[in-house]
Amino acid sequence: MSTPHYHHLQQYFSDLITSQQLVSGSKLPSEREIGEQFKFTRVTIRQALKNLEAEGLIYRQNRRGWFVSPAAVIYHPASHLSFNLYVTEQGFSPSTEKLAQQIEPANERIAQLMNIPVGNPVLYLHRRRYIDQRPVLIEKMYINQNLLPGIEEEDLTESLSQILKRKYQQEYRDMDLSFKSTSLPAHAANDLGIAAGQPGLQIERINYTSAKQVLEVDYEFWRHDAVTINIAIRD
Amino acid sequence: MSTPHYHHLQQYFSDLITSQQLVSGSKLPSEREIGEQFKFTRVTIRQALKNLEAEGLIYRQNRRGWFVSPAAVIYHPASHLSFNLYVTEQGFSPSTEKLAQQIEPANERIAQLMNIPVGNPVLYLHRRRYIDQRPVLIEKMYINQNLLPGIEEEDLTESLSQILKRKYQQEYRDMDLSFKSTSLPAHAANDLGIAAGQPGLQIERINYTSAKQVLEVDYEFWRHDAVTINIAIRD
DNA sequence: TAGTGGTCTAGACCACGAA
DNA sequence: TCGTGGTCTAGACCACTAG
Repeated sequence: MSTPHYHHLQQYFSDLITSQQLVSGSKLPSEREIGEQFKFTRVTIRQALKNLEAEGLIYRQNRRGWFVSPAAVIYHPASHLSFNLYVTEQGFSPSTEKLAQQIEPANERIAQLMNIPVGNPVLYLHRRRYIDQRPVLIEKMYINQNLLPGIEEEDLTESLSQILKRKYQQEYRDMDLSFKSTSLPAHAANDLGIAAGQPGLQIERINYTSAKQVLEVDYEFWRHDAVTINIAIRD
Repeated sequence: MSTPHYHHLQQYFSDLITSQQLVSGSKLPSEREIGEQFKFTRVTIRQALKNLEAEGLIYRQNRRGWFVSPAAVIYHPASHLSFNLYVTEQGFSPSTEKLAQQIEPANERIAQLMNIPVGNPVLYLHRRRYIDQRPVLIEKMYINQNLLPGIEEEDLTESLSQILKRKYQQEYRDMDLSFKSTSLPAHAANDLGIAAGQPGLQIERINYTSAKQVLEVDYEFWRHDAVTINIAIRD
């Protein structure tokens, strides 16, 4: 068994995709159909498909089938561009859906960061963001409402940075970022409509005001194939 | 089938690890042993183990077995600390192995970045880096030898930033970073002694001199469970 | 040489999505 | 209702590692 069977399959689909014979968003044949064509069992087929998924070439949506992944969007946190803006600039079509919004007591980490007592109210916002109709990102944010009174009355599917600018004359400035490549937690995988345990990218982002106060703490859960992160460090 | 069997297994080992009954580096029972104990087939066992691997809790090395992953090291690129330094500071033990070193003609991308003709010689350096004896990172670097004459005579398992400082009175300054969560390419997986197709983190790093010349272009391939990246953005 | 994970077969039933 | 992927059984042989 010099090269395993799934490797040939992988190569076959990989070639179809890179040569654009299978284009972004198109559906692959079903696992059983592929099995008939190549005379392999589903176990072998699935091994190949999962490897292609790990490479970021294809993805699956629930029980609907396997699809060719669109190109990854480039996220450039230091540019302070909003999701809507940078996705649009790169030729994709963004959208945002609000899944939950509520006032919550701050947990220990949030309280410490925002320098408020544990249990004090913060605004919790839970959103799902799409690129070209594909859900790619779950966002859970904790917003310091002391600094942004009345923000809960705004349309929170909008870009937060725009609301900040318009209503509060504030802008994103300093931030602390933390990235980890790991599988998506069950809640995020669920919200994205994918099986638990898929690889993903987790980001914690802490946004500060110009006065170094914590404006907002953001947890992002990305499909791993949907994003590349670019950062320029200039001392 | 409300909750699948592998989920219980996953939970079982996850609990053992977080409660430290299984500590970092220790070996799990073999797949067949686990199967006997829980009366599942290997397919189910492996599903659970692969999910735990995706979470970063365990890893496998060749055909030796499954092991509990050590804590991830925190990589803080903007700090300009060397690998040896930040790994040591976090209580781990780093080491470096040189896999290859040679003068190579620059490819298009490298030539363009370094502002030299395609085909001009650059120094190629290929290293494997370990944390606590575990290979975690493959590094492929292209070094601008015009800016660093004689660098090929140095001991290139050493920290490059130290060589820069000592021999050339240079320091790392500006850099461009690009991160992508994707599976490790075959060559990198091979060098790390793991099966191809494992999730990983790929980094491209371009290091500039204070005069904005490209000193070095670096491709890093990390085990996904070995690292967390932290960056502070200060305008 | 014995034991490990890596690959693979040939089935089966289930849960969800689309029509 | 039918087709899809999701889960699972009960085996088998191979390739590599360790002793």
